[in-house]
Amino acid sequence: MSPNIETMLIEKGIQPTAMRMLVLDCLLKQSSATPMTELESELHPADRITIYRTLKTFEEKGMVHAIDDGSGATKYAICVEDCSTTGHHDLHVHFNCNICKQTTCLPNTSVPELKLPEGFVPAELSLIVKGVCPGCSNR
Amino acid sequence: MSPNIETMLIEKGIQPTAMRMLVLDCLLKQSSATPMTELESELHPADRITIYRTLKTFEEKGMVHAIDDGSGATKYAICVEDCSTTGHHDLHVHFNCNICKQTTCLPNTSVPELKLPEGFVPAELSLIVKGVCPGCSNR
DNA sequence: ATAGATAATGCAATCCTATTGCATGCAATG
DNA sequence: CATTGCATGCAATAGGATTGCATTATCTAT
Ligand SMILES: [Mn+2]
Ligand SMILES: [Mn+2]
Ligand SMILES: [Zn+2]
Ligand SMILES: [Zn+2]
Repeated sequence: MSPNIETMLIEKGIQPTAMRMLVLDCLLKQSSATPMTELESELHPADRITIYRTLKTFEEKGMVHAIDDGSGATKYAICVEDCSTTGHHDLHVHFNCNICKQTTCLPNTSVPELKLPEGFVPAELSLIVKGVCPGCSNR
Repeated sequence: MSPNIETMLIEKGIQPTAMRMLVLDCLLKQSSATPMTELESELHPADRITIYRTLKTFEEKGMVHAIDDGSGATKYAICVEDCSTTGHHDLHVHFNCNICKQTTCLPNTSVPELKLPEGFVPAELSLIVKGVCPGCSNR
């Protein structure tokens, strides 16, 4: 486990318990957004509920963001910018592959401006693109 | 009930049963995307599962589209264009009000072009804007 | 119109994810 | 070391989505 895992937690104001370090370490190793079930099996036999609450805490503290890609299970990914308990500032596009079902953060794909009809005041938005990912289109 | 309900169903290749006409009629009267629970209470004591399967059929046949606005319950809205069993062609922005929780189709809000990273092949997308709707911002 | 074939409906049961309650464990603080 | 507050485990629940199966309605071809 990377030695700075503990530091990362402390910097976000999260008490670095063993469980939390394990979850963070696991999340850092993922190449795509991760559902609870994945963490459960990777961290077996860690308690499911503890993982659940750890993710809630992480989200609250700006360590991860939750993604609802329509698969039915919420997925989580490490925040890339300076998110904190104040709010998340890393709103970006997410890509969900129809073949491998993986959901990838696209932090460099800017979300375009929208011209909403009169009266609609936007606050935040979620943009999920579905299609085929590089890994799946190359074979 | 509008007399052309039956025609609408037939045109989409859906057998116009009593139940389906009721569901379609109810959907047509809605001013925002409708969750199962809403249909259940409006059509009470109609069977929940039958409504569920009716919506599945409608979606399959291009009569309605399903919207996952993150509320936990899928919402449904009448398709505005010539959708069919071939596919849905009315991809548009959906607005979810943080106050009244209603989800509105914005068929006239065009979804801008996206520059995805190399290798990502887009097929469809879901764009949910959250904020305050006209009804809620006016008071 | 009638009989067989096909599709729709009702009700029960189940699968899954998300969420809460409560008792216990642990760790920082003074 | 005692106090106190947060973290953890396990049980239980909530709620939406989905399936199985027997019954009923509808359609199609005599
Ligand atoms: Mn992301
Ligand atoms: Mn819509
Ligand atoms: Zn893929
Ligand atoms: Zn509103």
